[in-house]
Amino acid sequence: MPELPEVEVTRLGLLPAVTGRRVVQLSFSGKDLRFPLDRALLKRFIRGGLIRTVDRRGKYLLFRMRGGAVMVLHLGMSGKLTLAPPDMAPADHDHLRLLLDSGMELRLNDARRFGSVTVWPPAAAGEEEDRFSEKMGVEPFDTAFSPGYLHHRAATRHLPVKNFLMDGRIVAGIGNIYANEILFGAAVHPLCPASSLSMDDWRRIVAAARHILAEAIASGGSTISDFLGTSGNPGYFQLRFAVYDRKDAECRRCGAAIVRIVCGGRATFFCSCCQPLPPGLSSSLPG
DNA sequence: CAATATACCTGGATGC
DNA sequence: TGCATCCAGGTATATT
Repeated sequence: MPELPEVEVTRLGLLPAVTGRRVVQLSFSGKDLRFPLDRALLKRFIRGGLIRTVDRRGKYLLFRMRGGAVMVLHLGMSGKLTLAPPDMAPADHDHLRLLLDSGMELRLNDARRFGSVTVWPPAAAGEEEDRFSEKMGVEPFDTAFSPGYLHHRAATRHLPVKNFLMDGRIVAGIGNIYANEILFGAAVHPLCPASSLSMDDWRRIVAAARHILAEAIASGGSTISDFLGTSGNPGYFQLRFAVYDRKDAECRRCGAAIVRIVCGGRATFFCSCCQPLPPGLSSSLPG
């Protein structure tokens, strides 16, 4: 379930195993992901190349090669990266495998194939990355993710604040789970029109987002050392969600029952006591 | 420009 | 047991 924390935990777990390693061989399942895999570019610029480091932008992982090429990987809904010994038979849905000079093989497993892998050739990587980054929202841990920025961007947006937070062009990396959790942490009802929030609301949202995402990363971090080698589970299951997937359970703060609604077509959870709708909205919205 | 709908694909859970 | 149905992390694109 890769949102920003899961992608970051994956990156942190991967880093010691791939930095400075050379990609000595590529293997393909034969199936494409969300977009066709560009095998020609992968063979030309990734095979034989040396992985300098791995960065993250939103939910994307950027494998930066010596020489300037970048392999841009997105895990989609079901994608997982694991390291396996090459003599272990590939699992179902292992669509791309990179054999490293360490002897280990990096495997992208993605049952639903909503993930993607693209390559920026060295000569175009700078320009490609500019274009890529410009259309993407700010990073939650960047100072640009501020109450003023959100208030400004939301001024003309009347959609529910939850959908606004999940818009990757506004802020990168927040998906359905963490949008729910952040709004609970900020005591903001998910259906509030984005344009209706006060600066103080945005202040609480910024603080809650940073706090919850950092906690999630730290919680995944506790099992970083073995999640790649064994189950593939990055450890986020240990998170104690406050509202997500807790319909009818007791709110940890006030004891009221957590409510589930559908908002923007996605399951949405909140505490009707801790996250009240502003007066005047309750009559116009479904309960 | 903003909002909504839809498409992509598979597997697990649930219901009959 | 089998089969149909619904639901799930995300995002690019098309349509109102």
